[in-house]
Amino acid sequence: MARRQKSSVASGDLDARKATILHAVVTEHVDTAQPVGSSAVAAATDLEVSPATVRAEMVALEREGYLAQPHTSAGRVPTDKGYRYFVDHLERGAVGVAQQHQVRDFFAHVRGEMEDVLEQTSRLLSQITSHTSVVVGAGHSRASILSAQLVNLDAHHHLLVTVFSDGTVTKHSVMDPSGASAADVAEASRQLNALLIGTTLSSRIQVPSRADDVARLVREATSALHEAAPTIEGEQVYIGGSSRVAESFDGVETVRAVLSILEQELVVVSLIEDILDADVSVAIGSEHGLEPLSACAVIVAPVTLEGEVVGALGLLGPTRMRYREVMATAQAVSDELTRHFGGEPGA
Amino acid sequence: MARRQKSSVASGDLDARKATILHAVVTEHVDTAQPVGSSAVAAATDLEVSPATVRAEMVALEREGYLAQPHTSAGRVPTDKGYRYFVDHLERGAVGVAQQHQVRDFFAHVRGEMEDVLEQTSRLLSQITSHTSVVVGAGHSRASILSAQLVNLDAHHHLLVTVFSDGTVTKHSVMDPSGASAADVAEASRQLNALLIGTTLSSRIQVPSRADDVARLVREATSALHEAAPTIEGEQVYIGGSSRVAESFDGVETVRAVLSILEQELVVVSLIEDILDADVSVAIGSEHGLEPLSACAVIVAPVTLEGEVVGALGLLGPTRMRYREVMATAQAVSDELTRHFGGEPGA
DNA sequence: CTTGGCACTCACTAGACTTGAGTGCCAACG
DNA sequence: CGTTGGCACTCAAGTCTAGTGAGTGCCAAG
Repeated sequence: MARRQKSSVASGDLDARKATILHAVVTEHVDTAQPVGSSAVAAATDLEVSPATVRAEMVALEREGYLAQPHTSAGRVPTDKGYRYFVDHLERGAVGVAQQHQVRDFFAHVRGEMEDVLEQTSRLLSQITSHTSVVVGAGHSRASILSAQLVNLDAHHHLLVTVFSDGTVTKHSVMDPSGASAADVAEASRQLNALLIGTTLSSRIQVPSRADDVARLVREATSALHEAAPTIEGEQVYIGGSSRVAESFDGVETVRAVLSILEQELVVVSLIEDILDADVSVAIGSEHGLEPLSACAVIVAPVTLEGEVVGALGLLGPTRMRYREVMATAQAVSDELTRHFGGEPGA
Repeated sequence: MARRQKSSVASGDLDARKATILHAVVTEHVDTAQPVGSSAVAAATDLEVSPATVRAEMVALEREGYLAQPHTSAGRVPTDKGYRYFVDHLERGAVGVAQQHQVRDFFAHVRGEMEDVLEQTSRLLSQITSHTSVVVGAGHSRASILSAQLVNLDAHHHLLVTVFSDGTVTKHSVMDPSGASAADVAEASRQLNALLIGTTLSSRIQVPSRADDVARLVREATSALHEAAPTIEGEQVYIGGSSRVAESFDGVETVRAVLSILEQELVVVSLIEDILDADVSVAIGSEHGLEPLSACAVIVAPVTLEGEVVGALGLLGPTRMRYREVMATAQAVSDELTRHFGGEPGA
């Protein structure tokens, strides 16, 4: 299933031996962080072939863009395209037993509102994978209002508290310079509730145009609500393990650039959503178009609720990453998360 | 006022010339990031004194622990104690006009709930100072409940929505496996409201012990609320500009360590609260006891509401920092924030 | 097509040398 | 007596010079 999402070019498949060699270069390089030489490949594979033969193949692989040489007399390093091929032809691995237990355990004991669960999930992810994790909770533009209530804070301030069908709760302060009576506030609250129930944030509301205190409060409150609509509809983002960025890259400048991207939640969200596909998928190096992240790979998995994508989780690390393990973890957590919310909707 | 908080030792004051020299070393070192030599100091001050004399003084300053030498043939660098003296004897500077405008402008236009304001403030702070910023919104253990409402989500899930006197709103899911009727939920909501209004999270509540659906819901809801009490009472933390950490330190390991600390919100909060005092104050190097932050200085300012400390803001940078400017900014933003919430309580 | 042989390349390391900023000490000076 | 210029000394950092070796590309023989 996860095969060849975004399969980059028509360059198609490599013959078996080239594929084996590429695979060996990638795994070896991921392990050692060093360029991989022909003899190391010959030793690592079961091809029973001499380094010279490997070299010939590597020249071909380099010509086709799967490998690169840092300098003439060094071994080879996978290019983004090389990683791409590797990932596309990766047999789906299972997550390690220890991690599997950790994930199960986590979801068996986690409690609380969806927001808390997502935040803790992001911690879990970065802890298991040693990479930075991103968990995105989808916006709720389609959610309808279940309840609206105006609560009196003090003489000149009220709070409009709104509950949505997806379990989100929002609040909006409503200023009241002239200080309406408690009875008026209560009446406004009743009217707001009646007015807003069943509507969505994009619905047009018919507000009373009368000049009395009650009508004024109702108008103020609905306008506060709709003014804030863009923010409310926005996705929540939880980022875990940003310190891992410092471990993944050695150039301070790269670290800074990546952290800087992570600070821009909108960018992160759209990055994840761009990559997001039906199944686990991966963006490697420059594939995602964010140039400061060109040394990164991002692994994304959706979180679904009743068949609909309601969120996503992402793992961000260096292109030199243990794709099999990380992808398996992403898949496992995504599944558990889906199950968790599936069995406990609205939580 | 900001003078000599935590004044470290009885070693007292330095004579005027030593103070001038120390000052020169600090400012010069902050500028250049290099050890400062005697001739540079002689040139930078108006002491009209030869490098040799400066050297003699520097030897004394080193003996007393204010300066250190990275190696024999290098200039001097301030120690934590040196920075401490510098900060304690810093005449309070005003914030630059440009920044002042930026701050004013920000608070003139910022809108929304306190949480949003605090978060944006942390962005503002890190943008102005080029350092990582922390904004802490105090917990609200003393806040009383203004309204409690049970909202029906679906057949087996309800949501307890609680509004506190400080304007906080919380939600707690309440499971209902047996599926109470809409009327029962409404009745439970009424009872919860009556039961909880005026109480605080630490209040003991007399819950009905009857076995009917309504009583069961009330029990479930109150227990959900009180179980989550520790979380709710906790402070909110907003961290801005964590990418600045990568700019401030060149060792990747230091960056990692600092980021790692920043991820632990509890640690950050207690750090800030430990440092927090009536006025702007500073913790330099090892003063705050967090060994991974020994290369950092933290500048803290309180945010007050009606005389009470309701939050704090902090700026975290390398000990080699422009204390005057950063402290002035912290003070300015703290003042504006206090004024902002003072004029707009509950928002 | 594969392979061993071989010359070649070039990053990396280590040592030797140089440079220069900065020091500590000291004798002389006002 | 504090201050100062002189001076020998120190030592990090830069430059240069091999030397090393992993790894390559090429080629002729199997």
